[in-house]
Amino acid sequence: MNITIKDISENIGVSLTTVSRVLSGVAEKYRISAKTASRVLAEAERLGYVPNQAAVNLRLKKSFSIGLILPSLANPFFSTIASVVNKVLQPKGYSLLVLDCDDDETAEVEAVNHLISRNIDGVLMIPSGKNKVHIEKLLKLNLPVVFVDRYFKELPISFVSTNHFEGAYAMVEYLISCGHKRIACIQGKHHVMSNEERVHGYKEAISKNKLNYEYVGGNSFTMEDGYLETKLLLQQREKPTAIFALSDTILLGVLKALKEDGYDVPTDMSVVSFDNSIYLDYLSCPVTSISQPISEISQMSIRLLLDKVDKKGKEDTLPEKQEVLISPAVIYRKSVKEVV
Amino acid sequence: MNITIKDISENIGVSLTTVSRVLSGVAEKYRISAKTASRVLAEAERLGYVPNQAAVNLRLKKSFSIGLILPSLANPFFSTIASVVNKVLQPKGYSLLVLDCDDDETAEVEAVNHLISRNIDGVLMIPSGKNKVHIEKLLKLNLPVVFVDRYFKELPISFVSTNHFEGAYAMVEYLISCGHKRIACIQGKHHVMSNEERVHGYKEAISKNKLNYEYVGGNSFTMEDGYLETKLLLQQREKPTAIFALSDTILLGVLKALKEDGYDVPTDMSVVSFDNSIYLDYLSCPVTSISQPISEISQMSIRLLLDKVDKKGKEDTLPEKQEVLISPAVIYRKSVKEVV
DNA sequence: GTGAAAGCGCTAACAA
DNA sequence: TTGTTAGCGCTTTCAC
Repeated sequence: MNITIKDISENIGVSLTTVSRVLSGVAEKYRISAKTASRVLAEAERLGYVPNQAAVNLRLKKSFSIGLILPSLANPFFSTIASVVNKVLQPKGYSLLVLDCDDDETAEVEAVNHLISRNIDGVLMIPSGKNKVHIEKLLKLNLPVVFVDRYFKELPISFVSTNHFEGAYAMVEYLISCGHKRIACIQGKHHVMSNEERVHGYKEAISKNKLNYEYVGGNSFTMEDGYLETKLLLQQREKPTAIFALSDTILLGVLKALKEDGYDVPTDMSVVSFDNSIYLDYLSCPVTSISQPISEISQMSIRLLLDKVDKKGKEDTLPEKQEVLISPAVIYRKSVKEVV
Repeated sequence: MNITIKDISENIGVSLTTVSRVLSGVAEKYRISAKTASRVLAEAERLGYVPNQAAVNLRLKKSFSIGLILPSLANPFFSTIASVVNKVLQPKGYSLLVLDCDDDETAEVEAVNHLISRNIDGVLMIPSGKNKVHIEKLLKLNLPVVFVDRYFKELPISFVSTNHFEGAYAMVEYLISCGHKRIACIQGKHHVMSNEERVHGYKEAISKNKLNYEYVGGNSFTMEDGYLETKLLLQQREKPTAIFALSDTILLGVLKALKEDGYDVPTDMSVVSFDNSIYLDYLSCPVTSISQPISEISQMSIRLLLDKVDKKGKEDTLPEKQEVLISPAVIYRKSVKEVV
């Protein structure tokens, strides 16, 4: 039914080997006559031959596919990573298997098993939690792995990420420089590394500046959670003068709650966020935010991974661990009021 | 290096066949003794056995993977589709191969070839243009294909989509009912089916209502294009009273240009859009927009596709073509002024 | 109840 | 310069 090299070889009367060699571009190397080569090529073209990757995969133990494990494709931040990665991979003939874990560690373990069974050549990963036995399994199988955006410092796995701590720290310092003394923080999912780092940055800045107000609420990178937590926050006796949403999804929820309760931004409440989504400029009050160099991060990580994949088995240089931490920038807009 | 059924069979002294049968869950059928079965299972567990899909694929001519060809993962609208599709596929053990064509027809042809060589079981597709020879190639190979969001009415391929024409028509009717007589439209990429339908809906509503102003600009679903086209539009002698952006990406550009040129929405210019992105509610002026039932569309399409995949070869009922067109809804906000 | 052996499509070591 | 053949890991027909 499907065309195979056997069909080609029978049709023009040369061996399977010859066909295979011509089609995989090593005709020169075996000094196959130009005539034979062109006959093979012509017949392949005529029949519409497409190589069967499963067979190649089985034989070569190489699948020309990369797995991408991420917390949620529905989140524009992660889908942008997928987009960039895909754009690097496609021209090289690699497939991208995307696995969406929905921020769930169990799903992540399954994703890893799934990828192993698919003979994946390498894994790009944005881990969803603190669990790492499944990641160690990948390591044991000698599979190249690179972390993006989130990572485990203690594992011998390269990573490329924004410096989440630094970003949050810088943002809080800025708020303080504007005179704010009561700054609340609405976080995403606990135990997620990027979230912890950001919260850590927030707390560090608070304590370094000897402020005595500290408030951290929330447990999910969603608009719903941002909304609920803000409602809760606004019922506290001692209210903040500024709210730091640790993602733009959370931010939208914060803004919704603020609007409902009649708070104007920035007059009644200053608001800042992490992610710098494209639409922040157009909000009723343009929101100051931390910009992550997402495209650069994605490109670096996939290049790093492909590098490891290519090198695998070849040179005997140990696969050194690379640690790339990129400093994010604060993008100043109009959502912070000077407090006196 | 990797564990195979051979390892298991040798370790416990049963045949490959038996191991295979137990592991693929047909032990009952062959009346394999419970003892043997449990020994196999135990050893597989102990060794951390993971089946090699390439081998299964080669043998069964089934890859348990589905291809998704889309115009751009960076566009939240399409990445949401990918997310939903992925969520249906993952629990069934299917892989999702995502191919981002960057709205380019050549890339789309390559994507199709790529998928064929991967022995894909079915293809979900959001076509980027008018070209369909590569799609006919899929048909010739008897591969199940389903279109989402965009489609070719003339091909014998099922589709699930928003009724783009109807959506645009309804929106323009609404604008007219508010008294607008000069309505401009900024479109996305020409020759893209969804875009053409929307433009068609716009024009139809204009002509049915005997308005004599008609303006269609733009050629890309991007913020940049929306911006440029609006700048251009605002230089025309006869200006519109309302602008219809055919996507939310375009909308952001429109808003940027409007703001720069000192137009207030809706006082100086009414604005509406297609897509109903989550952030529209929070813009300085919340924008009235067409809401596409994206999650439903995605779910229906992948279910339809899996159905075809499962049925393939089995029943001899011809694979009937399903045409699902879902009516979108206008979500009314505050960006349209009543004109008298 | 269990097993031997063929074969899916491809590559590469070895032969000629 | 080209061909023969073994084998990648798995399922399945046929045999016992």
